[in-house]
Amino acid sequence: MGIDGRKLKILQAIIHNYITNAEPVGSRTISKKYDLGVSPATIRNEMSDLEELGFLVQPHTSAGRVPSDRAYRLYVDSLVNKKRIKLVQKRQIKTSLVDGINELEELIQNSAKVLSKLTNYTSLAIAPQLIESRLKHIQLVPIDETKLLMVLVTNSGIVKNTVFNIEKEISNSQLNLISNFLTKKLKGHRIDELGIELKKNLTKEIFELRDVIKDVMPMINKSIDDLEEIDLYSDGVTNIFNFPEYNDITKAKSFLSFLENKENVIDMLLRNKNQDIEITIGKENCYEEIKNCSLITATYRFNGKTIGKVGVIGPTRMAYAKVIPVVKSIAVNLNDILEKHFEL
Amino acid sequence: MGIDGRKLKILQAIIHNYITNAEPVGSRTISKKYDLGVSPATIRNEMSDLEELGFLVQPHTSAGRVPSDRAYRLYVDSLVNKKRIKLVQKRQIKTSLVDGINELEELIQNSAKVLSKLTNYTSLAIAPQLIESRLKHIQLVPIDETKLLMVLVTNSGIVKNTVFNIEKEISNSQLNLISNFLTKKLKGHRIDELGIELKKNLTKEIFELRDVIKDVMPMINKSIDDLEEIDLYSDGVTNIFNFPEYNDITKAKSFLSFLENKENVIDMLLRNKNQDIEITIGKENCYEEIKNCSLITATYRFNGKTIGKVGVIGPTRMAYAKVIPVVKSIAVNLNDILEKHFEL
DNA sequence: TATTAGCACTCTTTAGTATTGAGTGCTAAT
DNA sequence: ATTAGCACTCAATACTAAAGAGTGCTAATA
Repeated sequence: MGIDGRKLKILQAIIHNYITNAEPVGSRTISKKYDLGVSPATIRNEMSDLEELGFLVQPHTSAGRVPSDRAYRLYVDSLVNKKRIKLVQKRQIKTSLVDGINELEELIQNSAKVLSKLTNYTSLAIAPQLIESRLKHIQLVPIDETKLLMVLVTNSGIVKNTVFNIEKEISNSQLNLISNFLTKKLKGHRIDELGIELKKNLTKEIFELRDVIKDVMPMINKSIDDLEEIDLYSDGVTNIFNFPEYNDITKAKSFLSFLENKENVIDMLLRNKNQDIEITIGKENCYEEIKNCSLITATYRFNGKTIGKVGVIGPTRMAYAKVIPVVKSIAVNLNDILEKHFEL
Repeated sequence: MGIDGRKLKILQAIIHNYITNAEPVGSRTISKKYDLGVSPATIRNEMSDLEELGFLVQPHTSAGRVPSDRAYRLYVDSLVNKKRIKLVQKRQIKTSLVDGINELEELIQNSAKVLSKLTNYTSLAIAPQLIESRLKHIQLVPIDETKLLMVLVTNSGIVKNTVFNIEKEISNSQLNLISNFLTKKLKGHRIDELGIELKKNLTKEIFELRDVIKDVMPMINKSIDDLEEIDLYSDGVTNIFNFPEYNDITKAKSFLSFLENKENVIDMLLRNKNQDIEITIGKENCYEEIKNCSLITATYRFNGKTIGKVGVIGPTRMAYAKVIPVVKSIAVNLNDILEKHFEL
């Protein structure tokens, strides 16, 4: 028993109906609302088949049927490359993303905001990771007698501060000298190789500077460790309450607690790195707390390299057809903006 | 009819019982559990009086009684200066606050974490506002041909970055010159007066620098505006689900939505600036969404000036006696840490 | 052979009713 | 002034009946 055209149409109708109404769908409803030209009885037979094939689930004998994760998967796969975004939304995204935004982190945070506004789901975004990007400028700034601020600027326009302690005060002019020296030597190198590079260069340098740099070096290494910390933004977290499947307080709590745990969320977002857009449905998710959720993520890139993710999370009964193009569009726009504004 | 010693004792017993059990308290319960040496009937009479006086409320005729906001107020006022913190907790706070913390913002964020961990309520903290602090160092760092990073370091050790656009490229050495010039001229001035100060000084300076500084000036002003944005941290947001009063999904949603609105939360925290510790009970709160919540906040200071707030929010039925000393202690420790580590 | 009308059957949902029990307020006795 | 006793109130709980949505099967139909 395969899944012929009619079965597919019925399945799609059921999915559509369930996504909009959140209630099990019966044969009569399909027959009346969707013009398939067959009687409820026929649809019933087909539905029975679809259940046997694993695409539908019955909450109980006398209820209608509900799409399974597998049904959503089929539905989504048939959808991914088709849907285009509404022109209005497209324009809206383009203008609202950069509206009043100057810094990269703000841009990402704002992306999350726009995403949740447009979709009415909870949105997530991780800020550019700079581990793969290259150093552009390094500057040491005095804070007080025992504290130094190191500012790193990367080629992707990301700025990172690290404060660290020093043993003896270093004069302003000396700091500038060191800054210039470090910038000259380390510019263009990958952030995660700065430590090695620094060691390599150090041996050849004049004593005067060498002494001071020796003090600073372990700090630079520590600072680089700090860089690996990933910033996570979310928005529209309370949107989850809009969905009847989360009227159950324990479910809502479980979902929100999961989101509160930054590490898990980041891990979830980074699990697959390669696809432009990825959709994880229900049990496909690795974390128990969100096995009744779907996740739609897109990657944004810079110079062809993945540097971050944006996405939307909500019940498996998600408005995929509406959300997918929005997420896609946000990512595309982010790529454009990064290209234009953050490297010339 | 006043509120004599016995009435007070009964009221306290009721409050205590209600705080721990979250259920209306009856006369029999008080008579049995609290050794007041009187019969339930007597207690009933007293309770009736206490209700008339506005300290108790009856959900319905055949239920026990529940403390009113006014009762909590009385209770809290009698409490504030008495309760001492447990030694264990005190030590715990002291060590855990600075554990692995280098930057000021981390410190505040961590304070929120410790606070929610110790109290099991939702904690809030606002990071030091630097509007009142004074400039220590200013440094311009190149990002690319059209972008400049301005780093401000204040006397309270706060670092603030602002990225802005420039029209024509400025050389590295020129940037250092400008940075030095700006630092020299503006050091020690209040952050919110930098703009005026800059204007004053500018007229007297040599032409060469003046030209470039003119370009930079509007940016500095803009950057200063940015400084006024207040960072808010929260932790243990989902703790609210631990309280039966938030089993109602609409109440939980209302609470969480309120917390999602950063501006309102900040406004709430900043409403009273002067007290060391402040407790706002139920309807005393200005925002509708939290009129059944209590808020306990403390101020932390630096050089005698209020620079931030930490606090806890939860149902009016809050474990005041437990929470107040913890909040207090966190603030005291913050003061100490700031004193020690961020200015010598 | 595929479709469909008809109908019995299942199981949740809703409404209605009775019962229970916690707690009060009043009265009369101490 | 205190308290035992008791009638009364009202939410919470349990139980029952009825309604309704939807299915699956059978037999009739095109």
